[in-house]
Amino acid sequence: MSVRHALLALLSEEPKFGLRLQQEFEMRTGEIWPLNVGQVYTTLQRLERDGLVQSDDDAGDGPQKDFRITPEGRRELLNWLHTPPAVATPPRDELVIKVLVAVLVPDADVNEVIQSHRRQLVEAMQEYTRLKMDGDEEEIGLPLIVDAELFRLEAAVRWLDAAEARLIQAPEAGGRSLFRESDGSRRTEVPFR
Amino acid sequence: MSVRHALLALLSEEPKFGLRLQQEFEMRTGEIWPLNVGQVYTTLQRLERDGLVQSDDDAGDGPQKDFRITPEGRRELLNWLHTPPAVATPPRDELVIKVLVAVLVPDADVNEVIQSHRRQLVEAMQEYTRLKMDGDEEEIGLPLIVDAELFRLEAAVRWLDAAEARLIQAPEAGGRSLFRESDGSRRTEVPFR
DNA sequence: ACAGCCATGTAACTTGTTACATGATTTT
DNA sequence: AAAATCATGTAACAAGTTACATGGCTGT
Repeated sequence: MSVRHALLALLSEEPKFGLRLQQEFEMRTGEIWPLNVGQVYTTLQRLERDGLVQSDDDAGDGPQKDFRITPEGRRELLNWLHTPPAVATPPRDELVIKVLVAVLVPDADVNEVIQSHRRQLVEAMQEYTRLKMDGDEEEIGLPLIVDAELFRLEAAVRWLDAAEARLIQAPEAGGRSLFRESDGSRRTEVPFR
Repeated sequence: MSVRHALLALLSEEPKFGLRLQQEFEMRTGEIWPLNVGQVYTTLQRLERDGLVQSDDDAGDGPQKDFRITPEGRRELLNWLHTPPAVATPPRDELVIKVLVAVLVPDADVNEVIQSHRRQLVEAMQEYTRLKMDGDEEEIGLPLIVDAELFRLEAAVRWLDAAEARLIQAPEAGGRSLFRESDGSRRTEVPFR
């Protein structure tokens, strides 16, 4: 539901056409959250179907087809803004499932799974930290998104460490050794935000 | 892709039928990640379509229809396990988008959005902490999932705080500060409000 | 007989996603 | 005129999700 409402929000300023919506969305998020143009059009269709936007058919000035938000759309947008996030049944976390599956499947090397993912996450964090450095000082949107990614990645890394600790403490029944001896380099310091 | 592979993993132990898969999945995650039975069957169909599982048609013992994993399925499962998470283009974070939208839309109260979400998140954290207390000591799956949720929620809260701080520092540019034009020529300036 | 669980399945839908096609306009 | 860019759109799919239908078996 994110793209839908993001487009609604952009339309709440003034009527805009598809390509412009995509450009404005990517202007703020593009380096991190690219948005396929096609999706803008499909989403606009669905928004119109639901009566949240209307296409301006008069369109004197060009090949662009402006969409404007309806009162219903405005209502929906504000309503969404104040609706608490779906905290009841959180989305299934792929990384968590992967680790659980790795514990379950005998052929899998849990430690390898944990470490390789950890490495990937830390690398990503470093990249975002770099991205943060040479970012536009004026811009406020991108830094916020980068921060969000950094926090998210850091949480994932910390969870992996916690999971590792738990799994060492309670090794799987069946006598199969989950972990090879650790090489000291494993615990890379998490770059600080 | 999480459910698909979770079911594959459960099937890698031995052939099982749909309902049992659902029960085993929920046994480890149910309180946090419930799984609709229907989805098990649709997912099984798709897995069979893709040649990753096969249904046992002999079925002497009852109304249950066992599925067994194919060699292809095993390959796919192990492959998935060692594939790094999609770190390139992270999923769009709804909470982040909400805050950005709240900054953009004049009618919205950014602070209210931040605070109400923060409250919700903290409440959820408390609930998970409680859930952690009276959990089964033996069980290893659920504590890991609860941990993951706690880390995730904590990261979100921290991000909200960071966002709040940033927004205080760069206050009240009326959404325009978020907005960078690609070329100013086409766009008619929007009169504020 | 009837209630209730076991077990399977399907139809219909959502959002997200991409590859591709099609014109129109502008640039070279 | 050819190439590039602007702009819209569509077809087709994935994964997830749920409401509902169906039939068999079991206990009372």
